[in-house]
Amino acid sequence: MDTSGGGEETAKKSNYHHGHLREALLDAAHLLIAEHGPADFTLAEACRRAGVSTAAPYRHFADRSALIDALAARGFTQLTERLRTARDRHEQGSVQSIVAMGQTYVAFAAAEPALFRLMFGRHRLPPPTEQAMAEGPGCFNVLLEAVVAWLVRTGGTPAEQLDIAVPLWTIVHGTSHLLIDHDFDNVAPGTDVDELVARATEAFLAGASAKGRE
Amino acid sequence: MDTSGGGEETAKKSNYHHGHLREALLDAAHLLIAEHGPADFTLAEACRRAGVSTAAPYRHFADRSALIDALAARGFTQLTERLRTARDRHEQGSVQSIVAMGQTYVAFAAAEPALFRLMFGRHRLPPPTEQAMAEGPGCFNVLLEAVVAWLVRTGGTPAEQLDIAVPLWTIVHGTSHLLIDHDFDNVAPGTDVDELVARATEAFLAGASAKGRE
DNA sequence: TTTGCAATGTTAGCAGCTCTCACATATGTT
DNA sequence: AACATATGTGAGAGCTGCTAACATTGCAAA
Repeated sequence: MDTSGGGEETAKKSNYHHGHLREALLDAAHLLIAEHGPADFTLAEACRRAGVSTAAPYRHFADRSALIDALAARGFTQLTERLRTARDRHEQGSVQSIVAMGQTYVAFAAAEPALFRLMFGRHRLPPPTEQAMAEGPGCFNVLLEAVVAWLVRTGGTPAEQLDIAVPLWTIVHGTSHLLIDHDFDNVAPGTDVDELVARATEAFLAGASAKGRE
Repeated sequence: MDTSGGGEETAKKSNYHHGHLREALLDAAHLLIAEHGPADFTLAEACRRAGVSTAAPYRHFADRSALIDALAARGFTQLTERLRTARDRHEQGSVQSIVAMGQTYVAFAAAEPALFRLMFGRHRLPPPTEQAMAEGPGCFNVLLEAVVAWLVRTGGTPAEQLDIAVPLWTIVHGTSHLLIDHDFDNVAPGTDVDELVARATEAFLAGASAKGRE
């Protein structure tokens, strides 16, 4: 145990510089927001958990909301990934693949309600969320591709993709919000959201393709 | 102009007691939330606008979030009212009356986005929002009645009311959130939400009644 | 290796917020 | 007229986000 033989040397050399503070802060913030909701999340508490002073975050983020934006961006890449794998588990262009995406969307919101609200609830016009702006559409494109595949399969034209995809999005997005805000509880307590998404999606697609053929 | 002849006596007698502070605070809070969003709404600023000290609100509300709850309750009674008149402008049980309710729902969210988020975004389990809990279902019941009327008209049974009403709710609720959070902007910029609601509602109802008859 | 710079952390402190407590003032009831 | 109650004020504790000046470390050129 001479000067070079400290046991825990590899992990922490000085303890003054954290090393992975940016990621550590994001992780701490993620936990805190999951626990207490995004509104009363506190930057100071995240600092405490990361073991640094309350001034440290400003070396990595412009301000509190910049950290939150970064968190939202992480969420979008995660959601996009899950949507893609859910879709690709079923036959291309099938109703099932579209239903699976919707159920995955809602499941993500249910698992990470605070993160979900963060991602879609930025509602700040001046800065259109920079990175989240780049990620958001990527998320929607996964749905668009599936809808186009369904259209060519059922005799529609790719030009209708938005007419189909947007309503589908409203269904799963609305379901997600109503679920995580516990708005079903007072009105339709035992709601099975997977079944809800499946029925609503199937009914809408059936009605939409019937109208196209009439 | 003796002791009893002060000109503005009727309006303000002493200026120490406000008189309508509770309502004045709610109005000020409503304005502030509409301007700055619900998250960074400040009780202190509302006090400044109402012309009272920052300790005054605590004579009328337990704390900051109690004031917000009261605001949400006001919103629910307002929304319920509008839904009812929208519905009753069309023939009972008609698809049009249901579409009109959906459009009114979205229009309310568009006109009062912050209030809308408040009403449905309380997501606080411990106190189920007391008064808002009593108002929320009232709001949904207006839709339920219209759905039952539509069901008996199209050969369905009232037992299916939730299977129809809940998906319809998700459509308009999702549309509202996506609209006020500007999530359409990156993906489907010029979206006409009235048309969106009409198409989605009609397609879903067509698909749902077709499935019932098959 | 040494020296110097850029990156990253700390302490101290300002301004603002929520909420409490003791005190002041108005209202209305007996 | 006098008291009880409702409603307002002022001062202050304890928190927060954020800034500024200073400290420490890692890296790269001399």
